[in-house]
Amino acid sequence: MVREEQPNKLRWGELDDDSEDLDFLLPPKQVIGPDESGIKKVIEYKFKDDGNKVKITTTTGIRKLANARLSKRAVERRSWPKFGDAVHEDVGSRLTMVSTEEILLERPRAPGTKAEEAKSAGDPLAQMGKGGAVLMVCRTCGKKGDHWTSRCPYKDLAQPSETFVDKPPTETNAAAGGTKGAYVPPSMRGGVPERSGTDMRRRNEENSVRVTNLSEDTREPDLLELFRPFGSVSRVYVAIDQKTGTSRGFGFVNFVNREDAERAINKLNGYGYDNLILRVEWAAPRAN
DNA sequence: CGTGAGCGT
Repeated sequence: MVREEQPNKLRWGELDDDSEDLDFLLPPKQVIGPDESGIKKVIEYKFKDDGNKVKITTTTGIRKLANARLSKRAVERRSWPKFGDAVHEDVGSRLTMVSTEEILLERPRAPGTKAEEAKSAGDPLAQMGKGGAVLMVCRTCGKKGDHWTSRCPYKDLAQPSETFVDKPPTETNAAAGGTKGAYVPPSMRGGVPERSGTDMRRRNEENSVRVTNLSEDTREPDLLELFRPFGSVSRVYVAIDQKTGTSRGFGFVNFVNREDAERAINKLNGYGYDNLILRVEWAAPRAN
């Protein structure tokens, strides 16, 4: 209770000053190693606050990590010969080192077109005839490897091909085209008789969706690929700066069906594409 | 004043 009555007990204020004086009472410090793998062990003794002795074992070298858990594989790796910039390093002197070796990184891209586009350097039409396994099927005339649907020369004339098989199922065509699994053109969906001249099912510049915050190298084929799954796309456009030839970072996608556009907006607004978060919304009517 | 905002050949 009363500190003065306990000879070994130190007052906190005395610790620093007196601890040296008492060290001779402790067993000598032992140093073991370093062994062949660079591990060094130091065993020393100290007084705790309450005057009791404690044994302190300090392991240094790589085993510091090993104490957590060093797998057998990791131990094995330590015996591998140094390579690269590390060949001149002393064995065991360092576990890791900074290399100045250049490593080319590829920016993350959405699967598909971007990589293809990079290969053919631009125009996706240039891909045809190059023997690549490019899956480009026009939804209007069914021609393969010829053009995109939005560029179909017959797009305002012909009925969409019935041989088309790559159409992803949507609620609309799944409901309407259950028989034979045949493709159902947008204008025939829902079994509703055509209301000619009315919005909704006319191929025009309506149902226009604005896409902003596009990365600089996003091109129209990329936009098409991105929006295509939601329904028939009648047009894609990416604004290009005429002076620099670079993308201005926004574009437009027109859908044949308003409800497809709406689904695209709901799904793609806020979607991460290339390194950016897309903004997708209804476009204001174009100024003429 | 600023221009780090942006709705299309």
